[in-house]
Amino acid sequence: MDGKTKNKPATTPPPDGARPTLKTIAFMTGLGITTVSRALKDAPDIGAETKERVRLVAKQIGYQPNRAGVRLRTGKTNVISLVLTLEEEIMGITSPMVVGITEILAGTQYHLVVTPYSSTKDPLGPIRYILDTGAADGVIISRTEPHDPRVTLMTERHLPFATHGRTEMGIVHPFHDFDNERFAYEAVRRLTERGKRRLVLLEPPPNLTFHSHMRTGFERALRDFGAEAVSFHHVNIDHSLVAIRDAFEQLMRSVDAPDGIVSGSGSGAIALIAGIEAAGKKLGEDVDMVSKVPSDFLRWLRPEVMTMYEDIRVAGRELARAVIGRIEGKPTETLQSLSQPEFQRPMSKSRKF
Amino acid sequence: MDGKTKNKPATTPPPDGARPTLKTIAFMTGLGITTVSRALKDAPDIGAETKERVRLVAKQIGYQPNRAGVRLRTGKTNVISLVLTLEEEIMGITSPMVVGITEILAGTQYHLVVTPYSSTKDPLGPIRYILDTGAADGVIISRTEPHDPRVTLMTERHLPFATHGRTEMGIVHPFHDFDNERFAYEAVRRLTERGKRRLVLLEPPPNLTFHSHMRTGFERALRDFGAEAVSFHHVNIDHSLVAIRDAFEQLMRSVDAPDGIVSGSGSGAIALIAGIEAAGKKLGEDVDMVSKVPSDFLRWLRPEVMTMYEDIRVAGRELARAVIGRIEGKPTETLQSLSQPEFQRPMSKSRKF
DNA sequence: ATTGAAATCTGTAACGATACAGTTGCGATG
DNA sequence: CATCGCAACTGTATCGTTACAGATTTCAAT
Repeated sequence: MDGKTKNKPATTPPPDGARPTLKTIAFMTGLGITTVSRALKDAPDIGAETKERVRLVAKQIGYQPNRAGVRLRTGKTNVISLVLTLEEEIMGITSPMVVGITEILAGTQYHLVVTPYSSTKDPLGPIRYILDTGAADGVIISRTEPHDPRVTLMTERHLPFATHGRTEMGIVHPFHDFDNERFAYEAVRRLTERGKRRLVLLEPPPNLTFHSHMRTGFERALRDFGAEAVSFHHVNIDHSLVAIRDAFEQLMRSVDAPDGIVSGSGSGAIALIAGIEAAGKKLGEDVDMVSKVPSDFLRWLRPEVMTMYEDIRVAGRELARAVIGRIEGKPTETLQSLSQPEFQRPMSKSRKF
Repeated sequence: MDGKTKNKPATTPPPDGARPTLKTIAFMTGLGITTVSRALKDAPDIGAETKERVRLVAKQIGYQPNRAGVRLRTGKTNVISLVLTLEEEIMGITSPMVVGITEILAGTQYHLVVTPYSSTKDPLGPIRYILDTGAADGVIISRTEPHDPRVTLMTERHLPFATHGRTEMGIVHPFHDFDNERFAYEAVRRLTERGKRRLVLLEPPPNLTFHSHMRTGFERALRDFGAEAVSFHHVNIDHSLVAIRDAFEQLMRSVDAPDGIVSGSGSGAIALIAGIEAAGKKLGEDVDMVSKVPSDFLRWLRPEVMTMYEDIRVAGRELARAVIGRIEGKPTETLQSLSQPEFQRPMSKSRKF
């Protein structure tokens, strides 16, 4: 097949136990560095047999392109940045999100870099950093707002991204969201089916997009199922558990006490329960509750609560797929997804095994 | 101050709106690229006034060294890799860990890359990857074992690392650990103070180092406080909640039923509680429990449980400090820390605000 | 003056990869 | 037989940074 080793291909002997580079392969195959590079990316001007040979050698010696070399020359970082606020939800939305993302990235060349910021300060900070330093090929953000300046900025600057949650600016972009409207609607349905009529909603902070989604679903359901809202706007799921508990205890002690609750977060639900009990009322009797949850703790510890599961791990997977899709130029419509709430059967207290 | 612009310092005009590089600063200051580079790293052979000038310009134009350039030339990645198993604890140990680490890294040039692996497969996989590709300057691992091949490998290959948990191989290395022996000891003390005498331990999986720590503390306390152990080894905190619940229900139904429990994990505690109740017993009456917890859910939902708080966020901070310390060559003894369990006052059911 | 040493500054090469502009060989074309 | 086209391959320059081996200037000591 071969045999002729005449010319001097500008290659020096294989360095040693060092990491193989294109040069190593070039030396071993007797080809030029350029040829090897092009062969590995299946360029059209390289002979089929040569490509085969190069690929074989590359695999044999476990060649992996040097990320710094590629990045310096091409600007491609092979990094996806997950931008999160340091004050992330107590019930740990981050763990399953990270797991979901890495599950997808594991099959690719991408690494996941976590870039935190203090949400109380400048949310644009990390985005600017990434833009200025070219730190990532794509970005995943959460806590999306209807008019999100991060989305505007990344769009303007053509930085691929995907958002956890939707926006309302007429900008079409990749996202994954949980159908919070549907969640609230179905939650109210459950409560009214149990005869509850005076309902409260523990809502997301007003600046986030899913605040209005949840409210919309809640209010539509109130009309459809004939229930009324009990006002409870002083606190939201971003407040401390103590603040939520105290506010709710007060409400439960008042003449306005609701008989049904829709909780927009699992940790919020915990505080609400404490508030109910501090007021001397009983969950499941005086008042029923439906909560969105990211795990099944609540179901185990308080089976009286009806829970709707939001699978954050799946969200992580969808978001990772979405950014990568965007980077690869796939049509945006295919990079948007909405996951439906999964109503969970209450866990029976005593179950045979 | 200046005025003479005579020579041709091999610099071309400032590219444009592009990212500033050493070349940009060289052009602006009229110095050579090398000089600028050396000035910024405070090399001894650069004049004081020059350094000042260079630093000023660099700050003004917001110069940030190109990571790919540095990495290619020096091999320094400025990356810390957090290696975690995809099947990380359900109660989300990952979130606060990531937050803690990034809190420290935020003040440095380091980025955090999350490198996952399937613990059922090869735990050495990610380590080998990092070694082979030079993907990180330092590594943080968890689920440490007494004879941990990852520690051996990284030590041999001089890859800086810190472990969450200790080893027992005579290798001195940076770590952060929770004092699980003390936790179990104090837990037993609490239970015996309440008159409990027949105790079980829901232990960590036997392969992890803190398994023996916790057992040791447990057994020493049994002797010191005069209690006896009820055997419960079929399950450990790595098993599914369902498996734990079922096993514990069975135990609680048997004549061997314990009257006190030490739970090595918060999520395990949830399953144990379910088991107690499935057996028709009552927590706080028939049986008391002390659990290690990474958050304060349990305290909110089941105030009957006595909890000892393990601050994972602090662990993240300590581990980040430790790897960086190791990279910087600080003495190992200063990079080892042990955090003490914080006993939490039970949360009063009704508290004024 | 001559030498030398110290203090400052600088050009070149290299890290590994790729874009680009060739070069080579060879059969087909007129 | 000169020319062209095409397939297959290669050298050079470059990305931004730093190690290394000079350069240049100054000034004191001889």
